[in-house]
Amino acid sequence: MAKTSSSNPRKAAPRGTSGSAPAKSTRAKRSAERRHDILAAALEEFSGHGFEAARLEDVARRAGVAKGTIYLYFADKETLFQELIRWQLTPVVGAFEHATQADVPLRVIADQMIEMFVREIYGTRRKDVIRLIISEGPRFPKLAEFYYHEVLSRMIEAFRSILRRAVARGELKSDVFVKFPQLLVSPGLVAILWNGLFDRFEPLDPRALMRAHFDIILNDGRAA
Amino acid sequence: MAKTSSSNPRKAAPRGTSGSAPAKSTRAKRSAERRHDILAAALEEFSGHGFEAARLEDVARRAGVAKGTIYLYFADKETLFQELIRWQLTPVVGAFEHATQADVPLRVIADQMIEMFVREIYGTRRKDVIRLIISEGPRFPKLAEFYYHEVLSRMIEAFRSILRRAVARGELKSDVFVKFPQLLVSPGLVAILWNGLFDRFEPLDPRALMRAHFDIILNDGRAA
Amino acid sequence: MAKTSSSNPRKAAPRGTSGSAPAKSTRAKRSAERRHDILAAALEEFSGHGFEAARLEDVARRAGVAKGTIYLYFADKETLFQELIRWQLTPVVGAFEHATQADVPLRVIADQMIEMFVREIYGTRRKDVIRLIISEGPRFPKLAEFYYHEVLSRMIEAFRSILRRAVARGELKSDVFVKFPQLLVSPGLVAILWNGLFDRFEPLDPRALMRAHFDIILNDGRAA
Amino acid sequence: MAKTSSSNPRKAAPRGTSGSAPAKSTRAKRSAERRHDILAAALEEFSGHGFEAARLEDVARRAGVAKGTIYLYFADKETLFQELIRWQLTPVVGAFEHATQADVPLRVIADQMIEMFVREIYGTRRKDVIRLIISEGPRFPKLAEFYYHEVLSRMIEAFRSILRRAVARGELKSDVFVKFPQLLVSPGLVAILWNGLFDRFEPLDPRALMRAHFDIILNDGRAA
DNA sequence: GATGAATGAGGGTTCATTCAT
DNA sequence: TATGAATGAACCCTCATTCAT
Repeated sequence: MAKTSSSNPRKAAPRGTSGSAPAKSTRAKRSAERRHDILAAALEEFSGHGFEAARLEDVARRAGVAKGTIYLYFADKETLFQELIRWQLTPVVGAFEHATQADVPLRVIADQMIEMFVREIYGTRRKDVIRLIISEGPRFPKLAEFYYHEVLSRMIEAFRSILRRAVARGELKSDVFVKFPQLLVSPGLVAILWNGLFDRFEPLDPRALMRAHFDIILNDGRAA
Repeated sequence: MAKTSSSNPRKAAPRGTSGSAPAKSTRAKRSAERRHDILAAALEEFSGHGFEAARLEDVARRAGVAKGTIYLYFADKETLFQELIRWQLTPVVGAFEHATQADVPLRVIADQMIEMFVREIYGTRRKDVIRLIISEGPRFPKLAEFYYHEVLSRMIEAFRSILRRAVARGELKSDVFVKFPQLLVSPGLVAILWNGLFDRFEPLDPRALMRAHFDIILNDGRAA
Repeated sequence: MAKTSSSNPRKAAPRGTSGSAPAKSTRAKRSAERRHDILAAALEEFSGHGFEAARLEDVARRAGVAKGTIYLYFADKETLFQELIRWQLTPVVGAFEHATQADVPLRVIADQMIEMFVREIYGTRRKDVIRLIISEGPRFPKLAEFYYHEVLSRMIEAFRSILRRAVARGELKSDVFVKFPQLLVSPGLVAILWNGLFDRFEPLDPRALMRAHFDIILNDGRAA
Repeated sequence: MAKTSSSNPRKAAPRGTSGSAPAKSTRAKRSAERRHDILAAALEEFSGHGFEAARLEDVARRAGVAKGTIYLYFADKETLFQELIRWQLTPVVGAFEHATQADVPLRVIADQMIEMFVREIYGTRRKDVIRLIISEGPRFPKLAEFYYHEVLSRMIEAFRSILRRAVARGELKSDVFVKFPQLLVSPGLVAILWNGLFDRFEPLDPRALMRAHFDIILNDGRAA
C-alpha cells in the first residue's frame, strides 16, 4: 500500500519553447514535463469521451507513458480530472481579472471580452473544459465547488466591478447586470454548447452572437 | 456468431394526457404502465448519474421489475436513454407551439413563456432532461439530431414567427432576435445549468433572471 | 380483454396426402400436429446453430406457437433435443433393417445402400441429425446411449448379417468387415462431415466417394 | 459508443519443440508460460464442453490466472478458440509432411502413419481438437477455412504424392486414392468419433481398425 | 522513478423457464 | 390448452488500480 511518495513536482508546464527555465534539475524538469504530458493527454481524452468513458490506458498511450505512471502523479482518475480542470482554468482567471481593471468605456471592454473569449476559450480546448464542468459538475461536488470559488465567483466579482463603474459613469441606466451578471455571459455559454451539439446542422458564429447581444443590452442604437 | 437481437414491442408511449381510451385490456394497460415505470425510473437514474454511470440494475429495481424486463421494452441502454428524452420532450413542443400562436403583445407572450418554462421545465424533471442532452449529446449524435430536428428547430421556428409579428407591429425595433433566437432562451439555459451546479452556493431565481432579461431586450423603460 | 380469436389454422399437411389418419379426435390430432411442428422447427434451429446456440424463442416462432407452448410438449430444451433425434432416426432404422433382408448379391446391396444413404440421409436433414449426434453426443450421454442402442447397434447387426451371408457365399474372402463394420460406413460419415465443413473449398460427390470405396473393398476388378 | 478493443500482444506460440532460445528475460518467459497455460486450460474446457458452453471463468481458474488475464493474451473467446486449434495442429502438419517424404514401400509408410496417428493424435488431446473442428467448424467459417488451407490441403497433398509414387511403382493398381484421399483417413476419423461417443459401450481399437483398413485396400493377401 | 502484466469487481445483455391470464 | 410477459441466473468483456521487476 505504497503511500504516494510525494514531493509532488511543480505544476505549470513549460509552454511553448521547452526548457526556458534556467536552473531546474533535470529530474524535476522531466517530472514536470511528464505531469504536463499526462494532463494534456487527459484533456483530449476527457473532452472526447467524458469522464466515465475516458480510459486511462488511452490517456497513458497519448501521453507516451505507462499506465502505472499516471498514478505516480495523480492519486486516481477523479483527481486527475479535477487537476485537469484546475490546470486549464486557473491561468485565465488571472488574465481576465487583469484585463478588466483598465478604466475604459464599457463598449470597449465588451469588445475586448468578446475577443478574449473567442481567442482563449472558444478557440481552444478550454471550451471543452467548460463543457466538462457542465456535464460532470453535478456528479463532482468538489469540482463544482472549486469552479465556483476559484473561477466563477472571481469572474463575477470582476464583472460587477466593471458594471458598477459603468453605472456610475452613466453608461448603463440599469443595475440589473450587477444583480444578474449571468446575463452578460449567457451568449458565450450558448455558443459553446451549440457548437458541440448543433453546429453540424446550423453553424453559429460566436462573435456575431455575442456582438448582437451586447448591441442590444448596451442599447446604443447601432442595432436598434 | 451474432444473433439478430430479438424483437421489441415498443408500444406507443402515453404521450401527453394519459390514456383516453376507456377500455384497455388489462394486458395492454399493464404493459403501458411497465413501460412508463421503467422510463420514470430511468429518468431518475440517468439524471442522477449520467448515461455511462447509470446502472440498469438500479433502473430495474427502482421500476420494480427484473433486469431482463427492461429488455422487453427497450432494445438496449442507449435506446432506453433516447426514448426517455423523446418521452419527456415531445409533449412540451406541441404545447409550446400552440401557446405561441395567439396574437397578443410580445410582453404578454414573454410573461407566458417565462411561466411556462418555470412550470413545465424548470420545476420538473425536464430540467434534468435538458441537462442530459447537453451532457451526453456530443457523444450521442442521434440524440442531438433528434433534439435538433424534433424539438429545437420547431421551437426556434415558433419563436421566429412571434418575433416577426412583433417586428411588423413595431414592438421590436431590431430583427436581431430573428437572426439569433438563441439570445431569447439563453437565460433559461443558464438558470438550468446554474441550478444543477451552483445553487447551493448562491441560489438563482429563474423567474427573476428571465424577467430581467426580457426587461432589457424589450427595452420598454421599466428596466432602463 | 379480447382473447386472440384463435382457431389457429393447421400447419403443414402431414406429409404426402393430407389427412389419411382415419379416426383421431380433433383434439388429439391438433396436439400431434403441434408436436410435429415444434419438432420440425427444432430440427431447423438445432441444425443451424447447435444445441447451445439454438434459441427456443426461434423454435417457437418457426413452429408458429408461443414459447410456453413448447413446454406443454417437452420437459425442457434437452428433452426436445433428444426427442428430435429419436423422431428423425427411428423410422430409418426399420427401413434399413428391412432393406437388408433380401438375399441378393453383395454388390447389389451395396448399390442399394448407397442410393438409400444419398436419398434418405445425405439429401435430407438427417445428415444434420448425424452431425448433431457427433457434435453434441459427447455432452449428452443419454443421447449417445440412445443412438448406440436404438440405431447403431441395430444397423451394425444388420450389416453383419449381410456380411456373414456374403462370406458364406464366397463373395468376400475376408471377414474383417464382420469384425469392423465401421469400415463399411466410414465414407458416408466422411461425406457428411466434409459437406458441412469444406464443400465450399472443394466439393465432394458422396455417391462417387462411396462407389469408389465399395469398388476397392469388394475388389472385383472394376476398379483394380 | 464502441471503443476500439485494446491491443493484444499475441506473442509467438511455442510451436513444436519448446524454447530453444537460451536466455529469455524472465518477463518474456513468464508471458509465454502464461499464454501456454491459458491455451492448455482452454483446450480442456473447450474439449469438455464445446465452444458455447465453455466458460472463460473456468479456463482462467484452470490456468491459475484471473479472468481478465485471458484478455491480455487473446482478443476474445473466439480468438482464444482459434488460436488453440492453431497451436495444436500446426506442429503436426510439418511433422507429417516430413515423415511422408521418405521413399519407402507403401506398406511401411502406412504402418508409420498408423503409429504416428495413434501416438500424436489419438493418444493426445489433438483427438479432441479434431472433434472440436468437426463440431464447431460449421459455425466458425474462419476456423474451417484455416483448417482446410493450413492443415487438410497440405496433408492431402502429402498423401497424393505418396500415392502417385506408389502407383508409379506398381504398388497400387488403381489411382482412386489419388482422387479420393479421404478414403485413406476415414478410419482414423471413425476411430476418433467412436471413441468420444461409444467406447463405453463397445471399445474400438484404432490401430486394429486402421490396420484392417490398410490390409484391405493394399490388398496384399495378408488379410484376404 | 517507471513499467505494464495482472487483478477482479462490475455491468450490459441473453435466454431457458415459469405462471397469471 | 395456449399465451407471452416476466424473471433472474449466467456469462462475456472492460478497465481502474496495484505491485513485482
